[in-house]
Formats: sequence, C-alpha cells, structure tokens
Amino acid sequence: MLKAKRERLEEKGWKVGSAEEFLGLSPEEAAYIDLKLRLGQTILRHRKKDHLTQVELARRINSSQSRVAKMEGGDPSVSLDLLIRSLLALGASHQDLARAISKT
Amino acid sequence: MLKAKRERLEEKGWKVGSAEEFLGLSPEEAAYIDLKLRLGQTILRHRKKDHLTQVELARRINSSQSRVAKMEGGDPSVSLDLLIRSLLALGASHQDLARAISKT
DNA sequence: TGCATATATGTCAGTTACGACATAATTTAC
DNA sequence: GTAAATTATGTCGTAACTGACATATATGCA
Repeated sequence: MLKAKRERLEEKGWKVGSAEEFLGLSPEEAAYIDLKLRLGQTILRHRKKDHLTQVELARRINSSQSRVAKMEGGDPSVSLDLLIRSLLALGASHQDLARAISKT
Repeated sequence: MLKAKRERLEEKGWKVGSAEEFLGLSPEEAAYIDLKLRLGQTILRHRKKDHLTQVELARRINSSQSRVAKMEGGDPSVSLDLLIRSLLALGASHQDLARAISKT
C-alpha cells in the first residue's frame, strides 16, 4: 500500500464519505482506507456520546490528545490497532465493532 | 497492554477458544486478544477454502510465509492491521469482516 | 470584543511490527 | 519407510507507528 496515495485520498474533501476508486487504488486498498475512516468517525461518535474530551479519551487509552485528533480525522499515520483498541476502551463490544465496520 | 501476559495467554492450550479473564487482564485487553485470535483463524479458513498455501497468500499480500504462519497462529507480534489487510486481500467484504468479528 | 477550552497540525526520538531469511517440525504422497 | 511440500519458530535490520510536545486554529461564552 502506497502511503502517498492514501494521504492524497484522505485530504479534505475525501474524508467524508467512502474512499473512491481513483488513480489505480485497488479494491482492498480502498476498503482498508474506508474502514479506517469509518472507525475514526465511530470513535468520535462514541466519545461525544460519553461527553469526553479528546484529552480525557487520550488519558484513558494512555495516548495523547493529538493522536486522538488524528484518529478521528483519518490521519494515515494511525493504525487499525489503535483505532480498535480505542473503541474497545470506549466500551464498544465486538458487536458494536462489527456494526461500525459493516455499516454503509 | 503487557506483551508478556498476552504471550502467556496465547500459548498452546489457550489458542483455541476465547481469551479468558485471567491474571488481571482487563476486559478491553481480553477483547483485543480474542479479536486477533479470531481473525487469525478466519484467515486460515479463507485460505483453505481458496486452496492457497501460506507461501501463495504471503505473495499476494507482499509478505512472507513465516508471517502468515504467525498470523494464523495468533502470534502477538502480528497487528490487527496485517490481519485485516490479509482478509481483505482474500476477498473478504466488510460484511465478512463484521461477521468474523462478532461471531461467538 | 477577549479569554478559556477544545481540537487540529507538525515534528521527533523511542518502540514495535515488518519482511526476509534460516531452519526445524509437520504433513502429504508415493 | 522417505522424499517433497507445507507449516512453525526464531532472529535481525529496517520501516512504520507511537506518545509527547509545541503550537496553530477553532469554538463557546462573558
């Protein structure tokens, strides 16, 4: 997976909605990027629902405010590992995760 | 997350079935480990279904046979990123992923 | 308006996961 | 049986991800 492509895709204007096939992005690559964006949005929703600030969530997962912002903003430097661990720390169940992943 | 605990948990005898709460493992930690083990098994199933060897799958995802073995075996050095990218490379849809994650 | 709180963006050194490789163990076919 | 193919395990240099920090921008409220 070329990071440059991902970064181009994830610029403002591509963040909302699904990642498109575009400039030779393979279906798996598109699905992978789409998944990360979606999980970031899901984290934001869960955090808001629980009335937490980014600082508070960061503390809960032993991370930093800036990394939480990157998670929610779809920054390509954030791994699926961190996104999913954060959701689990927000109390999401496996079912919640599955829903976030499969939701259109 | 302490890696030592995970490694102890993932020794033979704990690989099959769900990760248990055990020695102070938090619910998120248990869920995280459980998820990784489950995805590894799902990769194995998909690979067998497609009649691929580990070498063939490795080539498809630009990885190596040894890493595929580690994925399927639940080695703690494997990230969710790689597990999920591998499943996507095996043609799994978001729905397939969701199923693998939420399945008991 | 200004001030406080919250979020976004950029950078960096330490850590972790990576592919590659060697090689051991296991399975499969004859 | 044993030879070939497949899978498991261990190690290593390197690339990617990490939390931390500085700081810019946005948001809300007096």
